[in-house]
Amino acid sequence: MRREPLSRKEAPSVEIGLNAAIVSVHNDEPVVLVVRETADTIGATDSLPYGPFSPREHRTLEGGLRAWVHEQTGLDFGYVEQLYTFGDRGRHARAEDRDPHVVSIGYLALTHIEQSDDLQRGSWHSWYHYFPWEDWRRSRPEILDAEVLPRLKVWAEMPPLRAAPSRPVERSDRLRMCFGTDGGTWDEEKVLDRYELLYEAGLVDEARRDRPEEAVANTDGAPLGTPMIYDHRRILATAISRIRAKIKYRPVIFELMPAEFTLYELQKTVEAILGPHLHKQNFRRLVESAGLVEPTGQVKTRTGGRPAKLFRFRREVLLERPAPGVRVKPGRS
Amino acid sequence: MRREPLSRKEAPSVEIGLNAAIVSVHNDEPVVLVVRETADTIGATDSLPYGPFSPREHRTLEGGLRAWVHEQTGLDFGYVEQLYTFGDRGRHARAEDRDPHVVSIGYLALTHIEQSDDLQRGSWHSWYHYFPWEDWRRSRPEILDAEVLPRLKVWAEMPPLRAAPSRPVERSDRLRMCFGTDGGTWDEEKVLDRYELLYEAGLVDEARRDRPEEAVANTDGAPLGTPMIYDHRRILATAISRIRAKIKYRPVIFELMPAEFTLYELQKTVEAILGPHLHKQNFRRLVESAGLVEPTGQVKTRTGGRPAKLFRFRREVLLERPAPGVRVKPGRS
DNA sequence: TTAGAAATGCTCGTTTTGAGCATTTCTACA
DNA sequence: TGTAGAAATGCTCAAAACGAGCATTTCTAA
Repeated sequence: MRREPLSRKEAPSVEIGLNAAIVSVHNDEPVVLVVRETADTIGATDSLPYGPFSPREHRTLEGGLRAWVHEQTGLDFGYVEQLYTFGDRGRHARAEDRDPHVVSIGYLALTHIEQSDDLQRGSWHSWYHYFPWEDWRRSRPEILDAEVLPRLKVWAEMPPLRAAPSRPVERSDRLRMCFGTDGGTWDEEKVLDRYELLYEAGLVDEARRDRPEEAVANTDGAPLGTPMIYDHRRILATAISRIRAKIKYRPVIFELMPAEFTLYELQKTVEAILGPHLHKQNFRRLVESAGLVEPTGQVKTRTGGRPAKLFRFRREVLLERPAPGVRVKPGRS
Repeated sequence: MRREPLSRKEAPSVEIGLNAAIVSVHNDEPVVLVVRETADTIGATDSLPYGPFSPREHRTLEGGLRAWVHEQTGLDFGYVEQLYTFGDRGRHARAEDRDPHVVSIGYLALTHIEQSDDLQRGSWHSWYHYFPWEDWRRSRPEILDAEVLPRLKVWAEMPPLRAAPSRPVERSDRLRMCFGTDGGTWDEEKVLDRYELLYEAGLVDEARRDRPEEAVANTDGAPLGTPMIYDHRRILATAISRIRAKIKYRPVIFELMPAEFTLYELQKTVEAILGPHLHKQNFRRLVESAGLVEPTGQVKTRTGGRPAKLFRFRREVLLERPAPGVRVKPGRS
């Protein structure tokens, strides 16, 4: 085989962007670390911490990410995992869309913040600013029936712009799958799928920015949610999907907790991530019988009622069980 | 904010390699598509189909991957998903380890092959050639107690070469977590973790190739499994981990099946992927009650016994359930 | 004809899960 | 100094899911 696939002359110049969705929970609110940029073509100013990967300076991708985040916000985080590498041309809108092409690698980082913690730059925003249709904390979000679904239904009725041989799934079926219309169920993990559908339907600002030439449907009415620069909102959607899935089979929720906590505080944190639908007594049974926590012997008073026992994460559970996590069932009311 | 993170002058030159672990099941054997290269420094010749991403030619990363695979093997596959982007310097050993640095994106593709299908180039190899310690089809693989574990235990006793402040987990704990020693359980999904541990312990050829300068432990004895060029064996390990996890909550197993099949054929395919430990009647109950399949009305004779009803995949299940898959419990005997 | 091999149908005890009632023990305030 | 209210915690119970195995049906091959 005489192939030389990585040879010098064929090698095209590509830039790699490292992007971090840094998630925390603050006063039972899921938040993400956002920095402000100069506005892009649609006026989006919010961005995730990011920067280019430079193999000269960074030994690993993750090392580069940590360096950029530290430089831009002063934050050092602990837990991090890679999410996805996005490479479609056109989804990384730059004023000048020329080579080199930018490929962006998204990461999810989790951290616990105290009231007193201070950032050099950047600020924590509720992730529901960017995805208001995901906010089921009080009840079914109003924007869903008032805005999102009516406009998506209009889109679903329209014939596809391009004939799509590789996508045999009907628009209405995708709508049902993502948003649980027509008796489907709302799956809290499908954050990315929903965002992608809204993007395709032209209902988020980023779609109008990336495809100004196309007659994007549904341009009437305000775009949904707060936009971000480049493909950062897509990366955030990926991050939310990932963490919502992952806390069910890995004990990552404890990355968001202080060293000691009550079971109700733990539950509130899980609910901040997943949406609130947990039965208190069953949640307690779940985490205790799974061996995820152990009592410290201390109690916390001033809870508004009977004092609560304090617990800590039991690290040994990692050795005992193949997939320890808060095994809440997906998609319940 | 005056930052210009993706500006021209900072932008380092990076190559992106696209790599495909193309998996199928052939005669109840899990196989991967392998092409032969000229030998690298350790004599490894096996490689996954791969090639560089060229934004000039490929509109998307996935498109580039399909183009390279087609060019190198003649194969066009259907289902594909991105696995991970690997970027550590030194794990992509080239004779000349200079800039530009290579970042490799691994993909998992699934395809069904018939006896008659022919490849232009490349061939299907059992994935157990590369990971003999994962082969639990007959019984616990002999190589585990004869080779792998004894040598890993020697490694676990040794003090770490570098002080590892960021890794508080003991070597013996990691061994137990990955290989289920000392009463731990064997988790069939931890293929990548096991490979990484063996790499770190210097028991696979790739480790000796990438770190020849380091006094790699356990250099006595043959290296374990068949090596691959670059980091391709790591990508394959990631692929196996991913598919073993994924068939439990997504109906991807049907990507490996013909249009019509018997339930036992389906079970055999699942067992080829996961390892054989399924109760036949319960498996049937599982897939039928989950609505994953529907009878075609036909039967298949010449099964060696009573004729078996033929089934097909019920696509509608995607609309009905949030996480349809062969929900087999992980880690059983 | 009959043994052997699968496919299929069904049962049954155990575990897990969803839901709710009841009791304990704080704080705040009349 | 009671007492209402709010949580925390303990416990029960029925339904659903799960693991295991027995029994029956219906082919093929000798």
